[in-house]
Amino acid sequence: MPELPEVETLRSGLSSRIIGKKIKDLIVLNDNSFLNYKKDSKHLIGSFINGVDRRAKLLIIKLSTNYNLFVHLKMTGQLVFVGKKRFGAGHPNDSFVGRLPDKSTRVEIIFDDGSKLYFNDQRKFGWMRIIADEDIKSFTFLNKLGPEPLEKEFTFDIFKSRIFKHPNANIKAVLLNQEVIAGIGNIYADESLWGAKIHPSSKVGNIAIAKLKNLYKEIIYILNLSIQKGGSSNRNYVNADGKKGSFTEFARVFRREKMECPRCSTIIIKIRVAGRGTHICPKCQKL
DNA sequence: CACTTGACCTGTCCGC
DNA sequence: TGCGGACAGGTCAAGT
Repeated sequence: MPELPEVETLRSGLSSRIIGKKIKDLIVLNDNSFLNYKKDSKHLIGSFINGVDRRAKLLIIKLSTNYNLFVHLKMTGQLVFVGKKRFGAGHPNDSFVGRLPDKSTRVEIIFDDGSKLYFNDQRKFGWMRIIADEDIKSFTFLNKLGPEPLEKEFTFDIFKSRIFKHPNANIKAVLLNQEVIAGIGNIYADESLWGAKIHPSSKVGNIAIAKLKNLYKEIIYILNLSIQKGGSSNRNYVNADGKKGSFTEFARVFRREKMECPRCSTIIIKIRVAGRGTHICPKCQKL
């Protein structure tokens, strides 16, 4: 699902629902969805949830045992909390509109009050694993990540110097590279490039500084806007309540091929850049 | 080394 | 309606 705004929405939703709860049991329905769980589940079962953090697109659930549950949702992962009280599908007081587990459920975490956290993942790319506090700093995935774009330390100078390390790559590939900036994915790459009027295939070294400045501003603007809207609503993404966000209604190019550019009314087209489906206005975004 | 492409999986959609 | 192929919000390994 999930890029930075979706994972952030999920993080805040989970925070208010699971912090303080005690984990009673673990059911793993697909072995590869929870790495080393047979060895590590003892650090999970019986522990309390102390906090829910995020780094890039990775969720870090802090346990009272000095261990952490790492969750990466990749393309289709969902974490859905279902409270102990059920009112029936569609009831406004029911947290989840569907019935779980379903055939995409890979892991169930059961709390001692009877509530549950379901890890659903249609394509099985996502993963959960337990990492000890002292091993976090040597965890390769975290080590390599670039800066968080919504932190105030992320200045334009930092942005510029980091992307200029890849002068011959196209700008979209660089935005998607988590080692350069953390958290941007296919939706927000397309949206921010449209906002800055930059063609996604532009070589980084060929882009005017004024346009890069606009891109920097667009990235921050669009990520904040999406968080405000509760993330996107495409395909598999749902929040901690199993509900969709509304950002995609505000998207200006993403999945809007054959529709009009909101800026100049030219028909938006879909191309392929960096191996990904890419949406552009051919008039606003020229090479 | 810098950069690009393919593989990982399951499900859905589109054209014939 | 059935079938084949392309494609889906990410990341890593293998390729050029």
